[in-house]
Amino acid sequence: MDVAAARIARAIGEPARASMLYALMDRRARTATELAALAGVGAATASAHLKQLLENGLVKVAASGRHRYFNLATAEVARALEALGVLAGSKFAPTTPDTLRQARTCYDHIAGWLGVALHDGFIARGWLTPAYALTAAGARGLAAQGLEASVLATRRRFAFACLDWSERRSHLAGALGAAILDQALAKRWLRRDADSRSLEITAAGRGWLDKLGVD
Amino acid sequence: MDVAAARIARAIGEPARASMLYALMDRRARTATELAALAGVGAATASAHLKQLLENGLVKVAASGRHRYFNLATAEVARALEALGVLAGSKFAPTTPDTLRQARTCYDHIAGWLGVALHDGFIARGWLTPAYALTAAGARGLAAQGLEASVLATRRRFAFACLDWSERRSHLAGALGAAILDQALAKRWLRRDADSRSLEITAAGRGWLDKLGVD
DNA sequence: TCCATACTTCGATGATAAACGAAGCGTCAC
DNA sequence: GTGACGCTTCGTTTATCATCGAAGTATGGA
Repeated sequence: MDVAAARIARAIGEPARASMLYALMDRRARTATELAALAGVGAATASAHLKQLLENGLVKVAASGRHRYFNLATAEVARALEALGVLAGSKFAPTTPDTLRQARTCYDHIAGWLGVALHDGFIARGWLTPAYALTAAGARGLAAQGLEASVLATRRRFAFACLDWSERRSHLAGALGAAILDQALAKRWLRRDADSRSLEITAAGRGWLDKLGVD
Repeated sequence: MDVAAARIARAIGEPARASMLYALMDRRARTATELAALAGVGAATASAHLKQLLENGLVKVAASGRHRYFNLATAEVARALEALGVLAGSKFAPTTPDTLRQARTCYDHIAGWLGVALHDGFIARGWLTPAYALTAAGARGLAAQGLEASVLATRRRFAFACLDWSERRSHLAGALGAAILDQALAKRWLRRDADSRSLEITAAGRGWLDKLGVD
């Protein structure tokens, strides 16, 4: 176990490979050449690195013509990178793009400044208990914005905290977090950026957030 | 960000250092000599490794007489190690020792087969909601085995799921998980192995589990 | 058909760092 | 005190691996 984990950590722990992996955190696929440029190494070197990342199950590849598109292999890889980023970030991590810092998706829910604000707001106004159970007031509040509690009664974990790497605080994950993102997209309160995890807050979205007391 | 994270991953990604870190996952402090033996290296080498782990904020140290007791620096370190362990475990790690698979500590709560069984049992019999809030039935059930809800009312998060790397399912973490482990040790239902994270289920512990319907 | 592009493999070079023995420094026990 | 123990520092050796250039394979376009 420990030695297997060391293999993984070692694969991540080389600057060029780490650059590639963190560049892929937005879940957009890149070609080997793009990743080589991002990492600041030659094509031959990049090829060797990518081979190693593949062998360790950190990335997957899709061949398309003479290009090979690489991406993170699983959500768990992203999670491990996040966890490492949190450790590293306590010292560094100065420059997350503002658009990403403000609002973005994390898996299937809202992260970034907006995600943290929603999380804190829900708890501050007593919609969620500190153990992330829905209160009666919370059920009313969600219903008022069109989310019936019955919709949320899935087999999935209702709500829990997910550590935000740019804000370094918790945002809302689970069935509730996913439902909120779904609805915000459906009602056009938020709009997905075409090719990143960024979320844009629309004019209608501003109204939504005002009503929630989030600013 | 990426390069800083690479530093951290690199620090973890050396077999001797990884052995030390994963040995500390049970949050029991060890001396440099103990860690050297666990990692299978000499004292001088271990000292260099521990220095590096300190410099990267992965472990902390408490000097006591001529001993230096090392431990993981923060809960975030443990989380990152778990996340890496999940990656390592999903492909490799076929051979987790049975004693570890059955019952072990994870941070401050019970993991392994037993931890998962307790988690599932609590939810199945309605002691916990799927959002990990304690029900009235749960409060009664815990009181019946000597855990008053008042004891659990700390500022700490009450209960949440923690992904188990050997079972690859959730076990109970949080104030509740910690209280259960504390009590099981105090009542000698479980016994800590002298030099691993293993937990041994005692004869009295069998009775406890029978009463809980866990088998 | 022929060339450009995307990528990989091979071989050589160089830098990094893990390992240990020996020596040094504190601390505890007697 | 004196010696044993725990740990660190120093210096040396050795092995690993990141890097690149050059050559090779495959695909796409002209």
